[in-house]
Amino acid sequence: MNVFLLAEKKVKENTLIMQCLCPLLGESVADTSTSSPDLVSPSSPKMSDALLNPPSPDSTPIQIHPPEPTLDKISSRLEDSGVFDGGGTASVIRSLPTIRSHSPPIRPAPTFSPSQPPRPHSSPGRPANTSPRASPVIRHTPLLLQPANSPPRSLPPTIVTCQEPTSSMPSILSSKPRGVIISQQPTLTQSQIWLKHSRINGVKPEVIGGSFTTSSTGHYSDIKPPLSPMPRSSTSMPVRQTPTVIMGEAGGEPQMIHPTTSNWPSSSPNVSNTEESAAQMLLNLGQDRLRLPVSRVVASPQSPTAGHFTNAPLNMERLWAGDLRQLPINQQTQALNLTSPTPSHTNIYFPGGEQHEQAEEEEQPMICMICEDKATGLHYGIITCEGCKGFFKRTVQNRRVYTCVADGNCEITKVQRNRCQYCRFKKCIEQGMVLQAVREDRMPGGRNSGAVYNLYKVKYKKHKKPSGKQPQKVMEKNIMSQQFKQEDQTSSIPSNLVNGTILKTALTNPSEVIRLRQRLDSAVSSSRDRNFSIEYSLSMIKTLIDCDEFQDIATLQNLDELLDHNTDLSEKLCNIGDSIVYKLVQWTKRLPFYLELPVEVHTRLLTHKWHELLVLTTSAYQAIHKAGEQMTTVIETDFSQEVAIFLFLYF
DNA sequence: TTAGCCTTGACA
DNA sequence: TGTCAAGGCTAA
Repeated sequence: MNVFLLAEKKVKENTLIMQCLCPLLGESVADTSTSSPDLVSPSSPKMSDALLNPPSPDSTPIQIHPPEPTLDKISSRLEDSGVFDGGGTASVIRSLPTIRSHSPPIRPAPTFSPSQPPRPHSSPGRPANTSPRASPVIRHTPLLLQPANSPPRSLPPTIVTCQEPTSSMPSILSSKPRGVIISQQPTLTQSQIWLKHSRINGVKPEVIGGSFTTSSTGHYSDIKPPLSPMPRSSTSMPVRQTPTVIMGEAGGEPQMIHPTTSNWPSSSPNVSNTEESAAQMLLNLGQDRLRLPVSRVVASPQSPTAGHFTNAPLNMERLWAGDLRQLPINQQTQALNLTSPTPSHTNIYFPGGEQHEQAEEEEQPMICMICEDKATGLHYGIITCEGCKGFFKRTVQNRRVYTCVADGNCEITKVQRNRCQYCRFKKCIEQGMVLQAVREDRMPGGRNSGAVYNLYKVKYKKHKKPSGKQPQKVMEKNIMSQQFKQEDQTSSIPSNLVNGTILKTALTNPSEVIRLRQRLDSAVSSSRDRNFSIEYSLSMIKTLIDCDEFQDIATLQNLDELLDHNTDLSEKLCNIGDSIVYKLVQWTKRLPFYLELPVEVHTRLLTHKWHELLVLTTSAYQAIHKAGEQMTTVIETDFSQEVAIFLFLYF
């Protein structure tokens, strides 16, 4: 049998399936066939749209109109049905006679080097409702400034748990000797009990993607290891140059946040809120580790009296480990040196909640955006008082970890700002204070340069006017605050352009790839991104191959049962569609850099690229398995040829 | 630990 | 040289 004949047969079968699925998923076969294989095509159909808004019956050759398979419905089916158990032996391409067994999806478990054991949880190991009058706990460590020649992440954070917001907290804290580990690492049994009540910085761990799983040693395997080493300063650095900053040039992988509010602008305007929410729901299906909640409520500077500014938790341990996803989007893209929407939350405000437009006519003292105390200027990106400035600096420099025993929404005012360090720092972050502005080398004086304030200075010059009156100066600061985070696109390659950045950019902002490449080429050749060893590269390739689990996507369990069952055809197709959706979700979660991928990438993979993923995976699967043993006995073609054949036939 | 004041140093 | 925003110092 000629391979082409066999392939054609498979394609016909697959096409039939696709024809059945496309109406369900809102796309015609013709659309799929004409779709470019370009994986970064922004114009691809959206699966979530298809799921939420099934096309009219006239839109496809096969007029099947399923009864609006909403996500809720899908979710419930996913949970209720036994279809999604990791794949089975029945194939979507039903002619496949044999299917090789596969190992379970491989996802590298977080590992910790001996020199960096997993840090204990920031919670002191008690239920959240423990007596609030218990003494605060200081765990860990010498608050040593990170040595210039050591990765900042190796510095263990200081974990400070505020048992109860109380004005006497500072004195209590000062009474505790530093470096004394008070709480004990729970045993496995204890931890199981403890985990039930545990909180990360005052919130349930599962809320922030931290479902705690314990290893046999009782260590928490959910703590994300450092993503990449931070650049190191020279040990013999008497020559002071441009100040290095903490978390900025070095600060780990640039990550995106879940942008849902105007104050946390989205970097992916092509993805609608509906799509995002739909994709987020898909990502959460059957998921045991949820990510940050989508919703955020950020205080508006226009409402300075609003003490409750957000409900989003902040995991400081992860933050110091380089997880910048918790930061406002502008800070993350800043680290990536990419453009970002103009932040809207850094407006300077004045007493009474007026913004600069209204304040021009009045000379009023600047008000701290954190506590509303009298501000002394622009500190770390926003207008703050000396107290909040110092507090932010100390927190970042010492990588302190706070915990709120309340709901993480403590009111931060001049009077109450010392009652909850966690909420104070959280507000600092949310109001736009820039971690990167805290200098790693502690060099005094001057002004920050580099990625943190490049554009800042540009905008400063651009908007500065001869008048030196206070309102005008304040307005200039406002302009700077609003716009300094837009990166100077002519700046040098970001030092944290580490492995995966280009891929992420390709998936999130394809137009940036060319520029990134140009900048990469023009960057200093010592870039560590190009110095991977062969062993490391092979290991990464193997990891990627292992996670692909073609069978998991290309096959469906109980397909025969689904099709033969005496149910409505649309229901059968819904079930098939559910299976595909679920398996694609599982695939994205198997990616070794899944946790590093911004949610936008997840969204795009599922909403824009689902059909390409499906077709490519199915093609590769058939090629690998040679469409059954019949093919293997007929003709010997190599893997690439067969993939090409199937791709050619599909596209 | 906080926060007010001081010193420092890049930049306009 | 003045401004500004860093870090440092230190009393509370």
